[in-house]
Amino acid sequence: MSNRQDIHNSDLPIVCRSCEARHRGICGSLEPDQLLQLSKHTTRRTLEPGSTLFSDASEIKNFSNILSGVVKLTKTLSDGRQQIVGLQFAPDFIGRPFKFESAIDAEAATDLTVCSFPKNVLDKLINDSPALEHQILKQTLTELDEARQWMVTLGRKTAAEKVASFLWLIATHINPEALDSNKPLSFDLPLTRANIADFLGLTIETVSRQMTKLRKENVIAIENNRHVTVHDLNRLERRACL
Amino acid sequence: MSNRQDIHNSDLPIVCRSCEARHRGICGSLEPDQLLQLSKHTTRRTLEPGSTLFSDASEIKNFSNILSGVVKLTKTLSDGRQQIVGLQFAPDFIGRPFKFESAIDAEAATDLTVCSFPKNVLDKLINDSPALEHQILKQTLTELDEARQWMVTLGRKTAAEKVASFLWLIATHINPEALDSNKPLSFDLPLTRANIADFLGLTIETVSRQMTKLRKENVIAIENNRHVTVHDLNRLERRACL
DNA sequence: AAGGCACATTGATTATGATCAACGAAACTT
DNA sequence: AAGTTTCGTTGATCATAATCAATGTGCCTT
Repeated sequence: MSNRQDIHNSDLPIVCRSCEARHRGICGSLEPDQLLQLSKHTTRRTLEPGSTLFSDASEIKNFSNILSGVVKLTKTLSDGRQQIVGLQFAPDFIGRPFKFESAIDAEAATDLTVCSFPKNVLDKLINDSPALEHQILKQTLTELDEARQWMVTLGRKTAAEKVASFLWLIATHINPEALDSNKPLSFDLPLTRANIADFLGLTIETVSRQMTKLRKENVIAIENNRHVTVHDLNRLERRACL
Repeated sequence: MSNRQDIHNSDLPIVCRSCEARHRGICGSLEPDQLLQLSKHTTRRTLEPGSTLFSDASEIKNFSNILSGVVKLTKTLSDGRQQIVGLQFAPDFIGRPFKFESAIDAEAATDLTVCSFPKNVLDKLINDSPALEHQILKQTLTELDEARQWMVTLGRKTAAEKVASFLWLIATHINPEALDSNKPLSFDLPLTRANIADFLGLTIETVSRQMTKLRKENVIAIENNRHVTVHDLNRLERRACL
């Protein structure tokens, strides 16, 4: 991975100049000319919560980088039971290289800004650029680590621990730069109670009861259902049994 | 991915000539001279059930290819609760590139044969060989797909569906070439009841009861606790709610 | 052959979280 | 302002799987 600090902004496509994905996302592995080539096919889009990026059992036409907001990846059984199998945050790459069809649904969980490009353009770029493929492999390995961590939560934790684990995950991912301090941490939940239930393998009612319990025990405060303040992240972490 | 059918066996290191990993595993992406270089550092080992390949929170010194047998990947909470987060079969690659420490335990579930090599040798080879990195990316993406599929099982399926899902997974993975026909399928379970419970997020007792139920309903037969015959794979698949 | 151990099964009871149901609050529509 | 819809909370009851306990089976060791 070479250092790109020295590349002057004027060498870069305008849309890329201040883009997060170029700093921490996959575009950071591209040379200016490759970035230019890709940028010719990109579209910056904003999506409403609930909008679909791609669906289970259908062709993936576009890949995307998340610029802001949260994407949920879900799987649905034939009888309607749902499980959220991943949450992705900026500047994550969204897509499934080397497969024609998706096996999951990818949907905006919040207001979302993405930079999208046709699958075939990226596929070609991957062939030309080992650095890009390296970057995608790194993200994929991280996602695999996270998926396995979540399997422990799903298989072996109690409802109380699951809800604490979820809040801890959001607290540490939604606004990473606000972290590190010992100050109280405040954020909006990117998911409805129904979504949280689908992420944790619980029902809405159980999620609600456990949130109430954490609130009454003063681990968190909740305003307007969505806005959460974590008074002590370490205390929450202990509840999550990480 | 180039075709290697035309490479004469005599060009290959002796240990690699009849190796599964060279056909379907990551070694298939290596040129003969790279294979030779790697083979100088490889050791073929056989391991007993329970032997450790690498452990959580410790340095990974060796990567391996599975030649025969099953490896289980587990995570353990501080209070001892365990979750199996993956099963790997021949000719899978076992390791975690680009990270110094492991976040999981990798352990032989059955008698195991592996081809092991030092991490740094492979790390170097990855740098020189985009084809190798491509192959590893492909396996990693497949593992991620499988992990997400299993998250649905852990989060949303009943105990009966979980046990059926497990049996279906083993039936279709342990001996892939025996598949495709409509004939009854027979195999030895690679896991004890305790392991199966840790894979499914259940207790030993619940696993046992559900196995008994499947046996009494004639979906499977069980001999000596470990040997299972699946009379009708489609019927099992329906029970698994895939 | 007797004893010990690991692994699995089966039964009785309990607890956790699901289900069913009612209600509350906020944001729409009209 | 009244009605509707969506989202969340709370309570009562039920069901599934966990826990506790006893027993069975095969395989060691001695």
